[in-house]
Amino acid sequence: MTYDYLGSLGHLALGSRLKRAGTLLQSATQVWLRQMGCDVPAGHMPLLLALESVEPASLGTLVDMLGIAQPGVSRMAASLEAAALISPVTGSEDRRVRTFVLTPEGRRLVDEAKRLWCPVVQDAVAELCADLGGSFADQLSALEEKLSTGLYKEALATRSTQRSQEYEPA
Amino acid sequence: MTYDYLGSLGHLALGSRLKRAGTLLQSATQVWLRQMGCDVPAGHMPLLLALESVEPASLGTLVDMLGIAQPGVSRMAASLEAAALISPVTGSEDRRVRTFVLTPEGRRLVDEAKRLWCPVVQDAVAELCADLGGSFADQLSALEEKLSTGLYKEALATRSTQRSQEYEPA
DNA sequence: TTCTAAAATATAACTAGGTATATAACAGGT
DNA sequence: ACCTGTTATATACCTAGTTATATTTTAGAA
Repeated sequence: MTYDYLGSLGHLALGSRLKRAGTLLQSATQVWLRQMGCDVPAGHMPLLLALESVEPASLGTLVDMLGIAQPGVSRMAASLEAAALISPVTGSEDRRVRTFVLTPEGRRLVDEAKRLWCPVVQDAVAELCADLGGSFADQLSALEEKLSTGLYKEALATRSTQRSQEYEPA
Repeated sequence: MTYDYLGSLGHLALGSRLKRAGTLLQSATQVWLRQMGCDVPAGHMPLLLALESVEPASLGTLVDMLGIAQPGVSRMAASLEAAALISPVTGSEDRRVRTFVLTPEGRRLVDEAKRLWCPVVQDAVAELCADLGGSFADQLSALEEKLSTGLYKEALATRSTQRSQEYEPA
């Protein structure tokens, strides 16, 4: 990137930039994790960590905790089940819900992650965000909160009605 | 999201959260744009805006300006060409490069975007980021810079060698 | 009791990006 | 004049998310 045109657009391309930054961060973490001998996708670790803290837990519970859309969590769970890191608990009273626990291997992996990998990633990302001025993670939280409450949609709508008086609408 | 577990992981899941926030922002913008009568994907607007500011421009130039990986730009260009918003210029001296200009419709769309849509999105996103404390966009720029220079990879590597002395490696 | 609405999950199809690789054209040395 | 390496673009396939919809099961009401 010789000249950051996307950056020069200011807030206009923020979505695209957030996404790109996120992807870069994830994939760098992924590469490193694999080097460390972990063949689980980095994006699946949060599910394992979440499950460990509340198991046994239904898929719906995990969806709530992770804030990822349900089909995404469904697929992640299927993939982790295929990898024998989590397993469904049978014999619940409501046969719609699928409840999971960690398998022994899953627990071993989580332990290893918590001991060896998480602290490293935590530190490295913290350093990455350190002198950005203010806590980037906090700002991101605030941003996510606003996005999830529909505040941005309102802002767009308000502005477009205002402007449609100045100019004719498309 | 009843309880933001992903957020509680701190910097650990930052990549995933950036991505999610970016996606939300983009899709909200997209929905609004369509309501305004624009059927071009929001993510393609930066290419059109970039092209307008430097046309005629090769695909490589656009790749540099947008900071998106070359195959992504290649696809975007193909799609915009199919929509007759940009068109390749023939008869260059180097037959490897594909040089594009805006078509009349493309120019009309860019004009409309600059007049009606960009200011609205700009304002709305700026408001969204307003009281996050410090300029979020600036912080994102700094983050992207660090990511692109491989600083994060180094940080991971450094920490993992340190820790492999404390614990045994995986 | 049976019909209907709601809930939990799964599946399909899409999106916007990515990496790895193939292809085509050029440039330089022998 | 021709290999050889390099550059510009295209293509194939992957990823992690999305929305929309289908399926199964439950719960409640007539």
